[in-house]
Amino acid sequence: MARAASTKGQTRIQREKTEEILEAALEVFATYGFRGATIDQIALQSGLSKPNILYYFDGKEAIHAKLLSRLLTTWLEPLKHLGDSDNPVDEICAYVARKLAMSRDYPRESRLFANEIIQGAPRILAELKEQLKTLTDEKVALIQIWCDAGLIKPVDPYHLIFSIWATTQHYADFDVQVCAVLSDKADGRFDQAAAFLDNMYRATLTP
Amino acid sequence: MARAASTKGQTRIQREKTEEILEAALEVFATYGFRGATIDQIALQSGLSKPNILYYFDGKEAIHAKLLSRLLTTWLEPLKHLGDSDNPVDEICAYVARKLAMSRDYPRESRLFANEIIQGAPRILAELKEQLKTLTDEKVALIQIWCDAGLIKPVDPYHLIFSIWATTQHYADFDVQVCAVLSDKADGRFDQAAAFLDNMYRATLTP
DNA sequence: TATTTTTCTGACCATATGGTCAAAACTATG
DNA sequence: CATAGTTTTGACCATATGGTCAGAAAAATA
Repeated sequence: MARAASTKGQTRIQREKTEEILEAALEVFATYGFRGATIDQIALQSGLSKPNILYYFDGKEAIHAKLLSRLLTTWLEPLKHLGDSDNPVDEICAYVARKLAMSRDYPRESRLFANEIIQGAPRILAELKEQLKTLTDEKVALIQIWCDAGLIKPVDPYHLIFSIWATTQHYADFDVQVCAVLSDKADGRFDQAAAFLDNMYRATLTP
Repeated sequence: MARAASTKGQTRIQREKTEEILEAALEVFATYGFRGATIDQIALQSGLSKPNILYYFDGKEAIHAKLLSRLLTTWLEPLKHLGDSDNPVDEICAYVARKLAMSRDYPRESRLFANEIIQGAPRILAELKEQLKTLTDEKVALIQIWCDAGLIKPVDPYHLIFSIWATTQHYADFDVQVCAVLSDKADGRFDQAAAFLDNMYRATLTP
């Protein structure tokens, strides 16, 4: 265990430094992936020395694990808010908008997650199979009810959700590609995307 | 330059070993990303010794570069085939189907590409801005013509293409997540996805 | 078969990297 | 301000990794 953790109550300095390290680590892990990132880079990014970082965390793995476990909660938040509604189409489109806003506002978190998943989710698979699956199954059941009631057109709820994840996260994870293609037109990309996706999901779902 | 390259005409052994190395490297790079992959892993995977690999390639960077440059061509192929048609909706849906099939049949290539892009495309950005942008602009113009002619519903062609890339590649890049969520229902995921996407793009595009 | 050319390898090197530790510097508190 | 507790660091270690090289083994060629 990291030496700082031996202190019972977290001191002010512990809270602050821990945050600074995680902030720097997010930047580095999101950019280079787990194996590509080095503690030295995190040290440089945070302005702390390497031994000092290891005073607060047990190692590279521990920093990454902490980031991931925090992230999953944040990441599932938009989906949690998908609730019952008189107008399921609006409800789903609102979810799309929330998810796209997360790609815009938290691209590093999205890339951290994407790096992990693409490489086989070696450090988060168990949590995916529990938390993510449970929540998704729950929302799939809700969407199915909407389908059966004729409130939305019949669709496969799982693949509807996958497509929402894919299209929204694309704007964070593949941002360089989007910008390379749009070049000078890249400025309004998130607004354009919001309009396009809203349009697409309304067309797909409106009975 | 790798010593093997000093030979003018490629020998049979050079062709064979080069292929074996690239095949192994694809596996390793796709799984661990550029920095996460090691020459030792590629050596193990290919059954060749490390110095022997470096006899055929100038280094890790060179192997990766070779894979990427080959890949881009293959990757753009489905989009190249998007041509004029009496029925643009069918034409675009056929493109979606081709792209999804590539995710099914060449997941490693998709992940290699995804790893590169997510980490900022440091080794392929120039080519994206040329080849990918040029081809995309061309197809965007075509789609715009279809829009203007009223053959498909009005959509932003760029974001239509982005959404196709996102939704289809998702099934390669995020396969572990898809499987984690679908669990026992994961078997038919590509067929289900094909049906869902065909349905979604028809709804989005059919006037 | 003898010779040349190509292919392959063990041993090695330099650097990068994750991590440790004793002691110095700093902070809070009696 | 003296002391106890905490934070921080320079120096260091072990291992991993990209890469080299002289020469052995194998293949092609004369």
